[in-house]
Amino acid sequence: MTNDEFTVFLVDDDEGVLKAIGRLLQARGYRIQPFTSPTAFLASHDVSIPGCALLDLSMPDLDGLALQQALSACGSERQVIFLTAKGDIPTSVRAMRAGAIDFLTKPVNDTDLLRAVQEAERKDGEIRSKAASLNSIITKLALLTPREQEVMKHVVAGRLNKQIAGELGTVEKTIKVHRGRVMNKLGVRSVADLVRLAERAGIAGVGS
Amino acid sequence: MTNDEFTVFLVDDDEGVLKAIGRLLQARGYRIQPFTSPTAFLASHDVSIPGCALLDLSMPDLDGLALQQALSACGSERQVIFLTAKGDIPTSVRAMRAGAIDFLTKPVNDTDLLRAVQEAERKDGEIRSKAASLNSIITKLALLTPREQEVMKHVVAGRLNKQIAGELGTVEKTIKVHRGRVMNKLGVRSVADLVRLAERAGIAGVGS
DNA sequence: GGCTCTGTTGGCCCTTGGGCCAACTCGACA
DNA sequence: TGTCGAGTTGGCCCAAGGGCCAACAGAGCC
Repeated sequence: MTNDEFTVFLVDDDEGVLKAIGRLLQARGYRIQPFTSPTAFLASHDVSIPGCALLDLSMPDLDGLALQQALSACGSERQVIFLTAKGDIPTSVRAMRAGAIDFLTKPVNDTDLLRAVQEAERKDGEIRSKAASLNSIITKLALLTPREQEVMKHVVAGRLNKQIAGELGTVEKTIKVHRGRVMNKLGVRSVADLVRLAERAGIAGVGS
Repeated sequence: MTNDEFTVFLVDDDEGVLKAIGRLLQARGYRIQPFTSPTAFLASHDVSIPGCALLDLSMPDLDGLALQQALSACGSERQVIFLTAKGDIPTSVRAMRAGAIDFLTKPVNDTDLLRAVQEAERKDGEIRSKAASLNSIITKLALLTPREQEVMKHVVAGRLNKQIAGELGTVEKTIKVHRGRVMNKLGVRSVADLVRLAERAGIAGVGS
């Protein structure tokens, strides 16, 4: 599996639609995973696979909007494109507000469908790249011992070693050592870099 | 004019609609500015007034979508709600993708309309508060002399005074003075605070 | 010609940061 | 029981940050 592969999860209870759309997308180099059942899709869903979901709106068991909600409820940021024969405006508005990439009507124009999938691919890539960068930071932060993390928060808050020592009930020298280790382990050479790293990781520092 | 006033800019070529919706919103405490012409609205539009635009989709001269684009094109972040008698799904999707709060169909349900206006009010407040906080930072940054701003960028980038001096063709002592003045003028007491302030202002620091 | 703002520099002195080496305690683990 | 990681502390020394006072140059303004 190469990095630039992108899978479209096709969910539609009409097998004819699955085949037709599947062929179209495969011809353009996309991988396809077809599902006739929304629950089967949800059950086997792997968020780590780059891709998007192309959902029929009206399906047995779970309709498209509910499936979209179920996806985001389980922490997935899977991009969703809707495809429907009998949608209405309020439904399309709800779908778009819930973050759908597009809301297409059957019979669908190939151009529109491909544009939507391309947009989903772009957004998915963006999200994954942000997640990857955040993840590499979190990984490095996990290398710090609890005490080092504590010291780091104070440093990021702009405290002097002496102040940190007072608040943590120890002496300046100890803080210096922890501080040095934090800088080494995180691979930063200035407090400025440390602060930026902490900001990206969403670390608030220590209040007043 | 108190701070908590919120104006709904009503744009519809049907005066009956303007009156009816105007009464409804005024009864809920909203200020109203009605326009029968989209171009008149655009021409007199004041982005500094907290509020949202409630636009008819099909109007002479300029239709709703074009008006929405014209607003964002002229740098306005005015929140837009659409109201239409003859919309379709593709149009609603375009409107929502362009950032509309809602896309309502006539005859409109009072509850839906009020909910959309409330959401617009929330979002407008959020945007204005962010803009205000950014603005106060920009104002403080404008107090710095050009040289001080230059030194600040290097400090934020994590450079040592000695390095900055080398790159700016001066001596360490001079940098110390500028640096001290930067900290004073911006009212921060640590490099960490300075870096956070710069990040919020979108200042990148100085490349390698 | 004075005056102010900006940018510059020097000296002096103290605080803070931080590297290197060494040492100790304590709990976990084999 | 010996070892290891984590946390701690000390001494020594040097580099870097930064406040205070003083001074000077050039541009722009009244």
